This record gives sequence, structure tokens and C-alpha cells, in this order.
Amino acid sequence: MEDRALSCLLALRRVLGAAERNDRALARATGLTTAQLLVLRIIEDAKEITPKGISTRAGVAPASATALIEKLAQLGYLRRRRSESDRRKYWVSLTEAGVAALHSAPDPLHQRFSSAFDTISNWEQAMILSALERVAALVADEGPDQKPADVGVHNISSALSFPPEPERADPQPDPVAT
Amino acid sequence: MEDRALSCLLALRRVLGAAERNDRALARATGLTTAQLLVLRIIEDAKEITPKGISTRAGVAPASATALIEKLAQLGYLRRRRSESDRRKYWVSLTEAGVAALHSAPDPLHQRFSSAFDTISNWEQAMILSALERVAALVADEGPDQKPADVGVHNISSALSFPPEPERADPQPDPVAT
DNA sequence: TTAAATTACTTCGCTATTGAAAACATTCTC
DNA sequence: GAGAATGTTTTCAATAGCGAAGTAATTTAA
Repeated sequence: MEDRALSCLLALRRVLGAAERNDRALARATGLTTAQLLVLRIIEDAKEITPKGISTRAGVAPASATALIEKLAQLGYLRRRRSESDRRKYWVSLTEAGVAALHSAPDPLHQRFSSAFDTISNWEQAMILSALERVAALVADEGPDQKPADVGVHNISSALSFPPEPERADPQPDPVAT
Repeated sequence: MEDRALSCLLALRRVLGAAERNDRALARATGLTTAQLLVLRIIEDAKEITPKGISTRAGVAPASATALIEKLAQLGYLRRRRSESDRRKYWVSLTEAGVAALHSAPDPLHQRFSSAFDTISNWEQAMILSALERVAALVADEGPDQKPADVGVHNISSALSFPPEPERADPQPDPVAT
């Protein structure tokens, strides 16, 4: 059992190494950080999302989300419009340029992963996703009182899709001053 | 299906993020960075090693090795002595304090992961390990011109073991001025 | 309705890390 | 040897990311 935990950590380390090597290549090639690209991807996936949502999904601090958004906005890749129902927050979405940048920017690791991922069987995809979510939870820095035991297959189904952003509304455009 | 690949990458991102945040927690608690701890481990393993060797094994830039060594030297955890055969370089080794610090410093991530890991069911452990191995393989970048061996560390370093240092020589003490 | 607590985001100061180039030492070549 | 090329370490400027504290909007409670 010990060995298994260690093996997990070693596997993670390999993944990490590949990711970091990839980051540098990407930054040199496209001028976009992996984190920036990830944010673009998240926004595209969500259509519209708040800084908090980005922070949560990307696993970065809120302060970092602010910086990432600001940078991408400066590049003209996204637009912001204040929420009407809650004026503390705002909605971020991709511009044409953002979509273009996202799709033209190659991310070797993500592409490699995605295409390889597509070739494996459905149930294994689900298993992998579930396992990763699980590991993310295990490693998450939260209170010591988790509830780890008794997890079954329902885990997998719950891991299958993003929790959709609950709120959806707030139609009118309402630009945010820089 | 697309979503699943993305979700995997996002989960991975969160794991890496947690590892990094963990580094900071470790730093605050013990005054040692994961990278610093790794360097201590490397030095202990090698008995005596040059900055270049540290840089290579830890997978950090030479400039970073300099900074790490400087910091650890200030803490009194290591000593340096100029090489006699080649006066460009110098040898780094642990002090008593360094050995003590190394052995008393816990690695929270490793520990937290391991203990959490132990509490989950056997089949799920196996599933997670299998999935991680799979992901590592999917993501592996055996580039034709890159030597991926022992590059990129930073986090999850607790799971490391080190390749042996080839060189060995150069005995006499010969302190290096700061 | 007002005050307190919560939530969302931003600003600021800091650290770790890096690439590029400087500063030296060594080795190679003529 | 002299000079060039190579190798080792350091300095420097830049950047990403974070935590803590601050601001603003919302919700809860009294």
C-alpha cells in the first residue's frame, strides 16, 4: 500500500515534469502562458464565467485570476461585462480574437493528451477523470476533516461533467471600465 | 467527450496547484521551500556536490541553484569549499544543522497524500494508480532531442530518488568567501 | 432600516524562478 | 606561451504567482 502511494507520487512527478517542459516551449512559441491558455479554454467551455469561476476551475488564487484576465483583456482576447444581478462580479467571454488565438495556439501537451485520450475506451476515460478528481481532492489543502471512505461508482458519474455554473441570466451588455 | 479531456487537464492543474500551495505552507511552517528541501536531500545523497550538479539533478536553472545554495548557506545548513583541481567550482556539503533540518523537516504533501490514500478502498487505490500511470504515459514527451531524464521537479519532490553523482575527488578543505 | 457578516474582486508587497549576459577559470590549438 | 573556445558560477532584470489587506456590493440579523 505504501508502495502504491509512492508510485502515485512518482507518476505525478512525471506528469509535472512534462507539463513544465511544455510550458516553456509554449511560452516561447506563442507568447501565451499555459495558465493564460487554460483560462481561454475555460472561458470558451463556459461561454461566460466570472473571475471566481475561473479561479476555482483553473486552481489559481483569485488574485492570479485578476491578473490573467487583465492580461488577456489587454491582448483583446476577452471582454467583460458587469453582472446586473450582482454588481460585485462580472462576466468574462471570448472575443473573436480570443477564439482565434485559442484555436491557433498549439499546446503540445494538451493536444497530445486530448488526442490520446480520445482513443481510449469510454469507461477508461471516465475512470481516469474520476481518479484525477479524486487525487485533486486528496491533495486539496482544506480542513483535516474530510470524508474519504465509502466512495463508489457514483463518484465517476459525478466526475463526468463540469458542475454547470448555476446562475445563468444577466443578458444586457454593460462594459466594465478598465 | 471533449469536456472529459478538458476536465482531466483541469483536475491535473488543481493537483499541481495544490502541490505548489503546499510548498508555500511548508515554507511558512519550516522556513524551507520544497526546492530547498530537495537540494538538501541531493547534497546528503551525494555527500559533496557542485552547484552545477545540484542544478542538473534538481532540474533547476544554474541561477536558481546559486540562489538556493546561498539561502541554505545563510541558514547555516551547508558549507562550501573551493575545488582545488578546478577553481571555478566549489563543493557543497551539509553541516550538522543541515542534516538535522533535513531529517526533521516533514513533507506535508507526501504525508497528507499518503495518509489520505491509505484510508480509501483498495480497489480505488488501484484504480487511481492505474489512471495516474496512464496519464503519465499519455503526457510523456519523449522528444527526439530532449533528454527528459530528471528534469523539472519543484513539487511532489518527496517521491524522488536521485541518480548517483559520477565525479568524486578533491579532498582538502578550502573555504569560500561569501 | 441599520449594522454586521459574507462574498467578489483588486491592489500591494513579496518570493521563487528564469534567461541572458558578465566574470573568471580551464583547456585546447597553434 | 597567446588567444580562442569552453565551462562554471554569479548578477541582473523580468515575470508569475501568492497571501493579506482593502474596497465594494450583497445578504443576514436585530
